[in-house]
Amino acid sequence: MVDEKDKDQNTEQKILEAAKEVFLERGLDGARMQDIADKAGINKALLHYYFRSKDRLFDVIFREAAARFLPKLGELFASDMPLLEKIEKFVHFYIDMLQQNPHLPLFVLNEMQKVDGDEFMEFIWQGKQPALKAMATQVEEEIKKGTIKPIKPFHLLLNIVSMSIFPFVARPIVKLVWEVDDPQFKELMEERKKVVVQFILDSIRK
Amino acid sequence: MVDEKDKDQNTEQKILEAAKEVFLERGLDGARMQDIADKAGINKALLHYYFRSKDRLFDVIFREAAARFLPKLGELFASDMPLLEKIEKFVHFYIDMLQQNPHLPLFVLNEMQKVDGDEFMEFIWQGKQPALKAMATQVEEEIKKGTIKPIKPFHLLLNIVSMSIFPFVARPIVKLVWEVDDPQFKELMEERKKVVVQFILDSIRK
DNA sequence: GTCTATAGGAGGATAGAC
DNA sequence: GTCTATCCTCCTATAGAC
Repeated sequence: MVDEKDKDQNTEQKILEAAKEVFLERGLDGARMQDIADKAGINKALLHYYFRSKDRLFDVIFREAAARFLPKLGELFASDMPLLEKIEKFVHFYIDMLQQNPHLPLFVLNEMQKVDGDEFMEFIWQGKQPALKAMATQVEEEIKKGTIKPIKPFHLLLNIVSMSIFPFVARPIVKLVWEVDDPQFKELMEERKKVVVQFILDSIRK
Repeated sequence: MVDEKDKDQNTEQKILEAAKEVFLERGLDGARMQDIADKAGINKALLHYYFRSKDRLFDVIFREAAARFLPKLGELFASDMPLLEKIEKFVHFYIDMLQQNPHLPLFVLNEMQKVDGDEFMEFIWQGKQPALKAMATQVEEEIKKGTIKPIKPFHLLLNIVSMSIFPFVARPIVKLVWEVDDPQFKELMEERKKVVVQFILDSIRK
């Protein structure tokens, strides 16, 4: 009884890990159930036994990925930390996370584009909306206080996000254009944690 | 004779335009030859008559897209324009281009990831390598002259590219998170041309 | 050059034994 | 729960008439 349950969870877990790898690398359309089965060390039939269909399995993976991509920023945004410190935390958090999940952003952005108006993504986001507004307000207050230069919160935050995430999305081109290999790329991204924060601060501080 | 040739080119052109739309929206794996045929107003067999296979047709589209995505920046980079002016030109050029080709970056980045080490992309890039080095040197010279703050050319250029391109890659999420529709999004991107340039200048100028 | 009809194969899904 | 064998649909590609 206990054995069966353990075995069950192990198999399910193996499938999920394999599916995650394959879907994140190849996308929904490019992924093959056979590849997932091979990587999990089982056969196709078992995939359907556990998850009924490719679409259902994909849904599980996508939702987990989407949640990871829009993570628990609520607390960070809404906290009473100084703005500049929030920015630093944000950049460090994202670059660290993407170093460990390099395929995540392209996967999520790509699959989102196809569905266009994903109800689950909206659900994921809902709870965070107020925190973002709070952060935007904080930016405007700092501007009023005169501690930072005027800039629409939209553009400031989009700049921060862009500089943190885009290099991972464009990884193949960055590697080609700057003639770097994987270890060098990783090192450069590590550097960016400080460089990007400094770049932002230099830009907005008076 | 002339009629036949015109007709021929028209059909080929119609196919290319249809294929471009479908491939850019759905990717290689997601695209259906039937959809391309429908959009071109012809039938599947003609697609193969003109382009022999799906892969060949895709290649034509991808190469055109890749060339557009890494456009004629050689002249800009290598010109004797002041650095700050080059940056301005670059940002304006990219945002303008992406306003008209919204699917381009995600398509190229996505398909590049799958092949990993695309020989054609390398070919496309080759000619531009020297111009990039020239631009990097220019950055270093400005730093030595003391006109801008120290920053590795890699990070400065990656920041510029990131802020220009990422919003288009992340369009669905940006729209969701900031609750904007398509016309508002377009307007915000128009704003960004000035905002991003200003943001960069504020950051690097002493 | 353009069409209809169909071959051929890949891949998701199910049946049924163990 | 897990496997093998098989079904069936979808889609690329080709044959052949016009």
